Order: sequence, then structure tokens, then C-alpha cells
Amino acid sequence: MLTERRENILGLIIGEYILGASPVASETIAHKSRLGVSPATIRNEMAALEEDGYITRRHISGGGVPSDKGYRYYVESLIREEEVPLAERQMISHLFFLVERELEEWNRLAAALLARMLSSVAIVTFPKAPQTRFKHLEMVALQEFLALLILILRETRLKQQLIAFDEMISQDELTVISNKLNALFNGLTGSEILARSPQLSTREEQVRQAVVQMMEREDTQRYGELCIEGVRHMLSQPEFSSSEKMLGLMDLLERGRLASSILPDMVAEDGVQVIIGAENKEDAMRECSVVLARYGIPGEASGALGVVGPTRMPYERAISRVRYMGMLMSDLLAQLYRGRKAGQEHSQIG
Amino acid sequence: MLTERRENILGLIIGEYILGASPVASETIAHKSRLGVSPATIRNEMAALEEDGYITRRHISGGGVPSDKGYRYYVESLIREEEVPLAERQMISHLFFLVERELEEWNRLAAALLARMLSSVAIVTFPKAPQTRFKHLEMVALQEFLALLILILRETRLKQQLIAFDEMISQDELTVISNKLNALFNGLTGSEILARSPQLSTREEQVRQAVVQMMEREDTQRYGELCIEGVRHMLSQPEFSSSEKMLGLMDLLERGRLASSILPDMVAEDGVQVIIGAENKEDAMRECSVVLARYGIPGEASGALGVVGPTRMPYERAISRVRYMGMLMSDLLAQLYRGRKAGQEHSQIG
DNA sequence: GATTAGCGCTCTCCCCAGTCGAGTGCTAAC
DNA sequence: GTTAGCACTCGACTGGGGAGAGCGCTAATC
Repeated sequence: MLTERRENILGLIIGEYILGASPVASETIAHKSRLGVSPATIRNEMAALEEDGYITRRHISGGGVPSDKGYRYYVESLIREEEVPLAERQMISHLFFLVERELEEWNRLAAALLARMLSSVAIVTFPKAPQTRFKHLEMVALQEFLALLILILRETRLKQQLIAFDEMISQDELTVISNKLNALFNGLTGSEILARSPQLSTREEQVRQAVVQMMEREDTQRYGELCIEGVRHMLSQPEFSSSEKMLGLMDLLERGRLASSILPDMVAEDGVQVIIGAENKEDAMRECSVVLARYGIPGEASGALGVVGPTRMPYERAISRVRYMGMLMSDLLAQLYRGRKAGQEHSQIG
Repeated sequence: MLTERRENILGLIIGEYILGASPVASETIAHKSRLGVSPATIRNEMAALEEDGYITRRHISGGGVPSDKGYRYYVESLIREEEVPLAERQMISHLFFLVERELEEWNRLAAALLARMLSSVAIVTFPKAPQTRFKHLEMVALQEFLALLILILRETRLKQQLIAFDEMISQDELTVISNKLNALFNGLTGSEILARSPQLSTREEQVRQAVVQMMEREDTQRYGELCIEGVRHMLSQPEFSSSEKMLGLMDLLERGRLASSILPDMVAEDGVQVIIGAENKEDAMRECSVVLARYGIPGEASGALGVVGPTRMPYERAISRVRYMGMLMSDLLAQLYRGRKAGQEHSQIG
């Protein structure tokens, strides 16, 4: 536990460092703080902070740089959560209103907004149920032997796949099959569909197999598809201008390994989670922090959203924005699923 | 027109520069070439090449660096197109075979392969018809007033949108509406649907409006959705390590302006098109080259694919790979549309 | 005992000059 | 037309010196 003054100083150092990205001198702090003490006193306190590992120095007589531990303390104890300003909320609501009907745009917009508001990389996953359920099936004849199989899952996720038959098949026959299967499978999980053994023709059976396979593939994925936005912001951060560090990150991003490294850490916690620097599993993320939140309806469909930036991240802003966006997405989903609103204002569908 | 020897030397300079990314000395050329002449002679020839603008020098006594004009000459006159090696073709076929049924994966795979084969950024657009045509419509009730409207276009593109009704509506009613509209609109364009004025109920009319709107939105876009892969490769190129140049590029990429700046240039040309350095419209692309090709079935559905790299790009490899991938995608589409193959081997659906 | 002023120390950054090596341009000879 | 030789230019690297930032320490002060 830190004394009040040390807390104060740590907070100031972090605030300055977040703004300026360069080591913070005792004099700067003495000047900014309203403690009315001299730089020398600040130095003593900073020495203590360094001793305890809250800050480090790049070189023996350089200014203070917050350490991961310092940021952690800051996040846990020092920041009081800021409310997202009304103007910003209105802007967001308005933009969501514009894409209200475009399910797929929700995520893209959320990612774009987070990225812009926080000038960092934003990641938003599509919502996903722990176990997906059959909602509807549709087949469209493409050629004599070939059809497009469209599967709608309860989370309003669309999956499509080609399906080839051994013999010629007409659109009418396809419609008959899909009507029958729709009636049989409605609301079932993949394994439930597999467990049923109704009387099915060869073709129907083939479609059933394809459906089950698609659902299983969906179920084996831990998270939905990703939306990533704002990589450009990362490039303009001084800590990643060297492009070597950026390379490691881009690798994670493009191969989708970023998500798999971050998301499993997310236990079902309800609030906003902050992962700082070396707390990350991936080496390339050693100098990054992640602020993320779950959104969605527990048990039914949920996803994650968050931002990735340098450890020198504006945590206060980030946490409030991520939390807000999570609530907003939850609200939207709730409206979609149950026609009711979990929160208060925000746009409404319809 | 260049003398044979100068051509030869230019080719060698470009070859060396593509490999090494550093200015090429006369001695290097004298050594590599089998001309049996001394560096001094090469120097004379290089002076002539510089005079004519095919190469430049970074500083007064540095080696030769190919200019845009030099690359252009190289691309037009010097390279003989290389065939994609069998092993590579087999690898590609195999990978496409694995995702054969996943329509959406085709593009992703094509982009990933191009990016990997050429270690550069690859862009692949989804195929798109000049004017889209209605194929099938499906509605799924989500709540009492809310339904998911799924529109399948002839290019096997799926579009989805929420649709809210003024009064309660059941799945059965939705099915009736969609059956009726499917019969009416099959194969029509957006404006044709608008021109028809059959007897429709209020709800049916509402759905019709939504469908037309979705189709019009699709029609106003010049190209389909993009798949971008391999940004990480760009970062490891020495010319983009400075990250300032990279910033401009990422900006183009993320805002989707890259495509809009490149693709309009693509006249209906059938072959592979190469845009070198300052021939690009965007400033940020001044030091980039683009190799791209159209693919698809003229008039029905087509897209573009290509790679973006530094002007120091392995043009021979790039052109052959891009051409090959274009043919392959065309074949796949042809199979999908007409059940016949435009090319020769490659994977087959079914 | 906490705080402060003062001073010396350490480290980085920047500029400069000097050196080295690569590679040219020129000239004169072949 | 080609070549050898040579002087010249320029960039990259290196080491030194000065400036400045900012600390730690000590001794004096409240």
C-alpha cells in the first residue's frame, strides 16, 4: 500500500507519461502537482516508488517510467471511472442508428468507433453461443447437381456451403427437403440433430450430415469471427515506430492468434478486464496492454470487444469506452433476442 | 529502344536490386554478366542508362537503382513469363480442394496464398456482377415484430438485414410472403423489381422495398468486399521499415481507399496489369507497385485480385502467380455458374 | 523527522571531425 | 569500342567533446 502522496505522484507520473511518452522528471511533477513541495522531495518519493517497483528508470539518471506494476496499481486503485461524455454517446447512438438493420455492420462499427475514440487497435468478435442451435435451413439450386445450402443459426449467424448431389435435383425438390428438415430440426443443437433418427431419404440424410458438420465446426470455435480496426493508429505510436515490434504484432493480428491468446483469459467476468504488458502470454505483446469486455446475453450469445495499445494507454478513457461499447452491444443483442432492452437509452430497432 | 547489351545490363541491375535492395555497382554486374567486359565498360553503359532515365543514383557515386521507367521497360520487354511450378500448382489445388464447399473461403485462401507466395500484401475482391439479380429471398421470424430478411443474389452473395413490421407477424405469414415474392422476382434486377407493380399487400410491399434497397446498395458499389492479407510482409520490407511510409499505406488499406484508387484503373483488360511506382494515383503508393488481374465471367460476375509491394517487386514471379490465381478463380466461378470448366486441370466441385 | 537547497555526478544526445571503403567519372592507352 | 588506372566523392562508422537533463547525496533548515 502506498501513502497518499506517493499515490498522487505515481498518478501524475503515469498521466504525464501517457501524454508525452518520455520519462517524467521530478521537476515536472513538482511543477504540476499542487503538493507545494520541491523537486527534491519528489525525488525522494520517486526513489521509494522505484524501490517498490512501481516505476523504473531507463538509465541511471533519467526520469521515471511507469512499470507494469505501476500501471496495475493505477488501474486498480487510482482511476475513478470517467463517464462517456454525452456528445460522444449521442454520436455513437446516431451512427448505430444508421446501420441498425445491418446486423453485420454492428461489429464493424463498434470496432471502428473504439479504434477512433482510443486511437488504437480495436477488436470485436461476432457474438457466439456456447452451443449453437438450428434455426432455419434453405437450399437454392445453382445447377443440376449443385445447390447452395444456407444455414441460419439461432444467433442470426448465416453459414453457407455448397452441396453437390449424385443426381439431378430441382429447386422444388430442394424446397421439399428443407421444409421437412426445418420442421424436424428447429431449435436443436448439432448433437441433438445427430441423435434423432427419423426416416430420411438419401438426399435428406446428406443434407442432414452437411448441416451437422457445419454446426459442429461452428461449435468448435471458441469465438466468433473478428473485426479488427485501427492498425494504423498503432503504427503512429512511438513505441511501435521501429516496425520490428510491429512485425510481431501484425503477425499475431493477421494469423488470428491475437484473439486466441487474449480471449481464453477472459473468464466469465462481467466487468472490464485489463491486461498489462508482460501479463500477456504472447511475447510480442510484452509492451502492449489490452482492455476488454464481454458483451451479450450470458448463455445465449456473447462476444468480446476491446482495444490493444501500448502499455502507455489512456486507461481511464479506454476502460470507460470499452465498458460503454460492451453495454451498447449487449443492449442491441438483447433487443434482437427478446425484444426488450437491458439498458436505458440507445437506439432501438424498428 | 535499348541496345541488347544495355537491356542485358538493365535486367541484371533490376534482378540484383530486387534481391538485395541496395544500389548495384558496375563491378557486381561485370562479375555476374557473361558479357566478358570490364566494370569500366559497364560503367559507360550505366551512364547511358542513367542519361535515358532507366536507372538513377542515390548519390553521385553510388550504384545504380532502377527507376520506374526502368521497371516499366523491364516488365514490358525483358521478362519472359515464368510458369508456376508444378509443385506449387499442386499445393494450391490441394488447398482449394479442402475449402471447395466454402464459398467465402475461396477468396480468403486466394489472398493468403498470393500473400505467402509473393511475400507481399494481397488483395482479392469478392466477385460481383455489374448488375445484380434476384435469386431468392428468405425471412425468418426473430420476434413478434421483427424478422431477418435474407437475400440471395445470383452471384451467390448473401445479404442479410433486419426488417421490422408494424404488426405482429408469424413465421408462416413470412413464408407465404417470401414464396410469393420469390415467384415474382426471380432473376430480375433491382430496377425491374421496382418497375413491376403487381398486387401486393402492405407487408409485401414493405419487403419489396427492402429488397430493392439492398440490391441498389449492392449495385452502387464498384467492387465486392475485400480480402486483404499479408500486411506483415510489407512491414519487413526495408523500404517500409520506417513506418512513416507504412502509415500512409495502412491508412489506404484500412479505409478501403486502396481498392478504390487501384481498381477503377482496371479497364476490362483481360491480362495482368502492372502499375509501377508513381503511376499510382495515391501519393502513399509512390513507392509501391501493383500487379493485378481480373477474374470471373465477363458480364456475369467478376472480381479483381492482385498484390501490392515495393516497386522492387519480383515482377516475373508476381505476374505469373497473379495470372495463375486469376485463372483458377475464374475456373471455380465458371464451375459454379455453368457447371463447366473454363480452364484445364484444377479442383472440381462435387 | 521531514523537507529543502546545493552540488557533483552520470547519462544521453548532438555535433563534429576523421577515417574507411565502395564505387564512380575521367583520361589516356590499347 | 574497350580497358586500366587513378583521383574523387559520398555515405557509414567511430570517437571525442560539450551541453543539458535530471538524479543522488549531503548538509542545512524548519
